[in-house]
Amino acid sequence: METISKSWQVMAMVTIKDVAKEAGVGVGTASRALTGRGAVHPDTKAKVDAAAKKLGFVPNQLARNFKMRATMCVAIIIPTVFHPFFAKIVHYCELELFKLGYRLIVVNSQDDVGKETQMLNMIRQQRVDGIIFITHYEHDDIDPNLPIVSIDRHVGSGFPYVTSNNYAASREAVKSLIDSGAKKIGCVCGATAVISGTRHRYEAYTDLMNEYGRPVWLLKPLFKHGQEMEVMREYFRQHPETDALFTGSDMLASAAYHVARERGMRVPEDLQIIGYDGVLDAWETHPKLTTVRQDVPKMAHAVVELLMNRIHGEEAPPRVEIPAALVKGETTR
Amino acid sequence: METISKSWQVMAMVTIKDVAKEAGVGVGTASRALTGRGAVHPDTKAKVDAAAKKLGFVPNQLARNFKMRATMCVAIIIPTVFHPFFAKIVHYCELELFKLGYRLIVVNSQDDVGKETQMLNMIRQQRVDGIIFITHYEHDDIDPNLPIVSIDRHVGSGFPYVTSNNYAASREAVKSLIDSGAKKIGCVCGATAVISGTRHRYEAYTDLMNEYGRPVWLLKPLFKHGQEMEVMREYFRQHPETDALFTGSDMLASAAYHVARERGMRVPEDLQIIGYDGVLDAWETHPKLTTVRQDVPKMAHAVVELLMNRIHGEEAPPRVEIPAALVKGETTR
DNA sequence: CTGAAAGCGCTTACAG
DNA sequence: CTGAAAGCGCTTACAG
Repeated sequence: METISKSWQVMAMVTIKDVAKEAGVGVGTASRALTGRGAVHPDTKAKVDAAAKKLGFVPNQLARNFKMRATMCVAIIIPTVFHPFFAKIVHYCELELFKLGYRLIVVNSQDDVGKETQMLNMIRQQRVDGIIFITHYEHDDIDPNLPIVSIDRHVGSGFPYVTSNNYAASREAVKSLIDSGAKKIGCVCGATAVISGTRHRYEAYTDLMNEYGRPVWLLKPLFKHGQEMEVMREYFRQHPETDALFTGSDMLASAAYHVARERGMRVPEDLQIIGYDGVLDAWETHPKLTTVRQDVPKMAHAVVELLMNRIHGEEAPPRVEIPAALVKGETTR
Repeated sequence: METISKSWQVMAMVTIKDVAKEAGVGVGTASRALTGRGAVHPDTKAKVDAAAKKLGFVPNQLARNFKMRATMCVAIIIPTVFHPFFAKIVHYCELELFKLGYRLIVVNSQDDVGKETQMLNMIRQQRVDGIIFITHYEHDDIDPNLPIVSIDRHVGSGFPYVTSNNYAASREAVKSLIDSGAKKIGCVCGATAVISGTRHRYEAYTDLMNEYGRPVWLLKPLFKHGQEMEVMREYFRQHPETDALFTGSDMLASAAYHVARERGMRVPEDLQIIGYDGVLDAWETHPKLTTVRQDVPKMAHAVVELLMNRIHGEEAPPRVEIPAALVKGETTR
């Protein structure tokens, strides 16, 4: 570690000791008065507060953190924040956490399992109070006592997680395609190494196809953000006669729209598309995607609540489900 | 502050004192050996390292932070991370910072000047080592010694910032519209309260219109993310005969496309559109926008470098310009 | 309700 | 090159 300029540490050099002296009390009393923990006579508190104000006292959070063994920081590990779904998650988690006095540290794992492990370690050394961990991989070597929670994809050792009603919502989506008269329905859904709620999306599709005696045209590619177009091109190479498509994410759906155009297919006339997530609408993209919209604000609220339970050692449900709903856009009839 | 479970603090209860004892040296020596600062005999270092490994020693970062008066954390204040431009900035800043051993705390100000101030204070109390502050507002009460840097919009008191060549790039964009034969060229560009580089975007437009003796159809609305459609509807209410439009952001450009469709205009036949930022391409949106693409990875690199200069008290340029370039898409002829 | 004291786990002059 | 000691700024039992 190099020497660093202590620009704003310098200006805050008035300590609780100074406040105590100014107020004519002991540091312990000053501390109790300032933090509000422990009984203090109102008059004393008033004196201390006045002294603190007069001196412009700013408590040294670093000392507090050290003493209290807490940082009031939570980290979120995601593949990348430059993805609308994760950006939305991060946005709402940050809001929730801020209300509770916590800061959110964002870490992009770039969907790399090695980096995830490395980051998990770095973050633990930094002693954040909790972690929201969103991964596509298996991590069964993580201490199950750690205050970790997840969204959608549940990490190995059974950490609590928040998810949407993937199966039911996906079923509704695919059913709507059937009802619209679509004959050749396909599905593209990212594969995940972990047992993830997202698998229920294609399972709903598969079940429904079987129930209706339709062929199952399912592609479950392992891909990273940015490769959606290639994935969809591959799908259409396999099943060019598809007339309706259900995808595991809006990004895939959007790519499907583009590939359809490349192939001269009209949407929704020749090809209907339904995505999942419901995060592109805020970006004024075209066409308005028909999609299964997850309630990200509620999910963020729930995941933060779950994390707080773990941090404070309270009982927490292993799983919270937030309903998602099909939203009609311009890519279906 | 409530009691918190100390789940992973507990497991890391082996301190440097234990390591020193195990290695048969003083704590000071152990510290020097472990951190690599200060001379230590190779043999001693080996002993200490072995002891640390044997005991599974994990240095307590909180104690270090406290002692060193540094957190190895940088905060970024942005209107919202749920916006492609800011998300991209955050993504690349985080990557750069991570390489340097820093973590990035993300704070959404929601474009609220009051919240920005509040957050600035909270963040300072948390004693982050530096701040990347992106705002639309004036904050002239900030201590100029603080390690703050900015992107595009330079905050009040003359903090260093990174920007693109707004004027030249915008000029090129508008010029290309003129050259394409467009007759009625308009411009919509978000207003900002601060002296911001973004103003050069519409200034380039205005200058060019004047040079060519064209009318200036400029709208500079004050709006927040999510209101782009209303903004564009208002513009077209004022200038329905527009046949080419330059906007200050991709989000506005995208909204322009939608409003054009509402009005039955074909793009690019009836209306050409050029945006700014170049961040939507990664999202597979349609149509591929013609836009002035900023080099966000380079900008992030530069802004982090600028910040490190400030943190380490080194000389830093007041301003770094990263070239942006017009990228042809499907919304121009 | 209050003060004096101990201690959190490190790093860093300071002598040797 | 090394050890003993001081100290970073708080909080929290512990006696009063």
